[in-house]
Order: sequence, then C-alpha cells, then structure tokens
Amino acid sequence: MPELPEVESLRRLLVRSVVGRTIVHATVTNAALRRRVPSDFARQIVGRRIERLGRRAKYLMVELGGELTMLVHLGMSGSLTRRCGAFPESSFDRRHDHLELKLDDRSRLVFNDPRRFGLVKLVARADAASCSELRALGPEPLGPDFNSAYLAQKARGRRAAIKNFLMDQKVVAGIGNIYAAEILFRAGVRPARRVYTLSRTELKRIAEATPNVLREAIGLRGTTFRSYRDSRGKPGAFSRRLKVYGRENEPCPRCWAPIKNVVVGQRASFFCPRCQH
DNA sequence: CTTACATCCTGATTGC
DNA sequence: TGCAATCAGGATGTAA
Repeated sequence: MPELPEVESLRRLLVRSVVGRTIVHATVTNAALRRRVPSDFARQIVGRRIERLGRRAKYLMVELGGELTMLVHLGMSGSLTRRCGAFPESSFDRRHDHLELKLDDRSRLVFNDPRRFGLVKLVARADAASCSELRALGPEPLGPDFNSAYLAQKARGRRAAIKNFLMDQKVVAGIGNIYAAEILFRAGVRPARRVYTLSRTELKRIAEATPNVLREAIGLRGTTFRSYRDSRGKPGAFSRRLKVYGRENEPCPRCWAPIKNVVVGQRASFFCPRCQH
C-alpha cells in the first residue's frame, strides 16, 4: 500500500535514471484504471522529455517537455518499475502491466497494478495544482505548514476518530493506514480517540511523530507489506520497523502487551492497549 | 460543512 | 486437497 514514503522513495530512485530521458514509444495495454486512460495518451506523451520528477501527497508528478505533467497514483497495489537489460523479464509478473513507456536509453517504465485502483492522468503543468485530484489536498506532512497549531485548528469541532483524521487527505496529504497506525503508536494515542477530545499535548505529540515516522520510512525506502516493491522491484526495509501495523497479538515492542486490532472507520487499526491512551 | 458507507478490483487468506 | 466465500484498502461519489 504505497503511501507518501513509498512514493517519495520511488521518486528518488527514478530521478537518477529517467530524468533527461525522452519517451520514444508508449503502449497502453489496459486503459481501465481508476479513471480510464484517454485514448490519445500515447500520442500526447511520445517525443517528450522527462524534465523533472516531483511529488505531491501520494502522487508522483512526472513533468514532461511542453508544459505537460503526468500524474501517477499507485492506488493500493500499483508499482512503477524501470526495466532494462540488466534484469531478466522473467523476474516481473507481467500479468498486470497496463502502461509501458519506452525511453531513449532502451529502458522502459512500466506501470503495473493488479487491483487497478491506480491513476495515470495528463494535465497541463500550470493547471496541475488545481486539478481535481490535487486541489483539495491538505499540507504536506513534511512541510512547514504542518504543525500542532495547524492540527489543533483543523481538529476543532470534528468528531472523527484521530486515525481517520490523519488519513483524511484534506487534513494532511499522504498518510495511509500503515503510517497512521505507526504515528499514533509513537504518539501514544489510541486510533479511535475522537479528535475533539485530544489535549494540546497529545496533538503536539502527533504533530511531532508524523514527520519523524515518515522521514525514517523514507530513509529505509518505504515499507513492504504484502506486495509493494520499489522501482527496482526490491522490497522496502521499513517493514521490519513497523511497531504495531500487521502485528495483532504480537508483543508491543515497548511494554510487551499484545497488540490489538480494532476496526476504526472500516479499516484495520493496530495499537498497543497499554502504551496508547 | 461533516460523517457514513458503497463502490471499484484481484490476490491472499479463511472456511467448509 | 480444492473450491467458494471473505477480506483488504485509497479515493470517490452519493446520501444523510
């Protein structure tokens, strides 16, 4: 489940190998993603140079020549891999390869997504920030606008559980189920706590834990849970650092109490019943 | 405005 | 063992 750290890791890995390359050919083998890939997609991007790779929330922004930006969202199960002669084709599961971009160094960028919750969309660069996917997003959790004062202001009058609140992309952009659980563990706050009941101290701990957890995960190239792989097809290393996510009944790394899993807002929510209040 | 919930999809897991 | 049912989950659209 790619969240901000996984997308940022992907961006950093691809920067070295694809920036400056030109797309010489594009193939759409399955256009039925979250939104249908338009029929002129290939024609729109062929011949353009990849000028810059950016990121907003969980969106990778591939800035192409001619003021065109390709937004890529990996959804639940998507991956973008660079494939070249160095790796045998048999090392990839090609069943769900939907898009393939051939570059001028004979490498290929392939978008693969079994569940097809992902999104690939072209938008004029000047309009990117105001497109329907990006315009309502809250601040970046690693940016200067995200802090406890901001959280407290957004939290006023909201009855939502803190975990749903952190996963609300309009509140803060880029956090999903895994990192919400880890942030709340480190902040010592239960996922089901309603946001308006949180003390200033608790909000402060959450605001501080958020960038700390995300930065640590980026440093380890993200989390692999089930199927996520980075752009070279390698698993991320943060998985082993997960303190609560996916660890139901395992001992809490801090106090040894068994980790619990409760459903909050229709999502599995792991927490330590002794450390989190 | 906020919140709740169904929907999309397929691989993995669980149940019989 | 094998097949069928269930679950997982990000974003979105609709309804309350």
